[in-house]
Amino acid sequence: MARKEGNLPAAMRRGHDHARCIEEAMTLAAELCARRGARLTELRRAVLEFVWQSHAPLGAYAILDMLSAEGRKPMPPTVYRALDFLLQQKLIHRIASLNAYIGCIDPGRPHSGQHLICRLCGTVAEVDEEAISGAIAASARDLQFSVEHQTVEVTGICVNCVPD
Amino acid sequence: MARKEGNLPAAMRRGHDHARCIEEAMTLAAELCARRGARLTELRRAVLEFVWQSHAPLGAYAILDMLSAEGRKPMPPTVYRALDFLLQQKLIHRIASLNAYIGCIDPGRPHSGQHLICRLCGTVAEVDEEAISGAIAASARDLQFSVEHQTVEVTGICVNCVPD
DNA sequence: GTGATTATGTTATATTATAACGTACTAATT
DNA sequence: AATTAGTACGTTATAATATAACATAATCAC
Repeated sequence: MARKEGNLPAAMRRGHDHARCIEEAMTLAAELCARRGARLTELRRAVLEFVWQSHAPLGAYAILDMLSAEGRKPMPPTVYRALDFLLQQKLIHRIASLNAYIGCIDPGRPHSGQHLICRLCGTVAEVDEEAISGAIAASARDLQFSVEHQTVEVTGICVNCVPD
Repeated sequence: MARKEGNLPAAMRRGHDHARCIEEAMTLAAELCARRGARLTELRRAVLEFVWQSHAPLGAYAILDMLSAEGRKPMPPTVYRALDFLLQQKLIHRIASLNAYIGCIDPGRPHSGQHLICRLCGTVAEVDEEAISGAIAASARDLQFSVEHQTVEVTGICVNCVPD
């Protein structure tokens, strides 16, 4: 049976209330940073908010341009430092195959992050399937390989971009 | 029970006969290209052979330098075109998290390529676990996502680099 | 051998990312 | 509120990775 649209990740639900995605992400980020004693400065907040503007990942230089349009005129290191902070706090993920950054949908819980990337609309949906991470962990264990980080990036066509 | 060293992928067997890895890879590449009517030119052969010099992935500019040391003085597009050819023929994989390229251990059979990357020695071992690719396929199916390519890159420490 | 196709050469530049060093802000303590 | 230690940000320069666009050369099909 096909999964109902309501059960799809927000990224793949066309009409979802994205303002709410952003708001929840920002609130959660503020809480987590406060709890951790990490400083979510204005710059970092602004970068995180830009990253959350859509469910398509954003490149560092796109963020730079957005900040410039806002009046700040930061140079690349400024943006990369903000991104590094957000990565450390696990508030965003880097999509290696796109050299771009996307908001983490569940920054409170430790997880490896598996991403489905639509080649047509650019949307990236994050999932966290124990079946995937478990299979990777099992395979690594078998090879006596000590895992520190898993990158899973799946490219294809999302449900909104395939013809019915 | 721990897997015997003999069952590890060649990349992670310290004393393995790497000359044989190279030779087999080159022979197989020649066969596959011949069968497909693809032209494995001298340049492409040279690039593939450099990529196979070790089980650590090689960056495009490292390849460029190696070709230069050989007497050719190619420019970046030349190298990237050779890499593109080898990628198309599935003779190599690109490791997105390293911006580097590595020989495919089984170019004859279609597969997605899962890579274990040792952070210390740089060795990359390719595995092909149906449990992993199957779990990814199942998760995607559940989201009505049509998969075209899977990237699985696992970073950590390999058996040769952990203290006993 | 001629023309079509494919591969490579060449120049220039785009894109992504970091090193190194200086200044300013913040927080904790006097 | 001044001192100071630590953190964040500004600035300049450059490194590293990758591609666009067009010219020439090699190869293939006929």
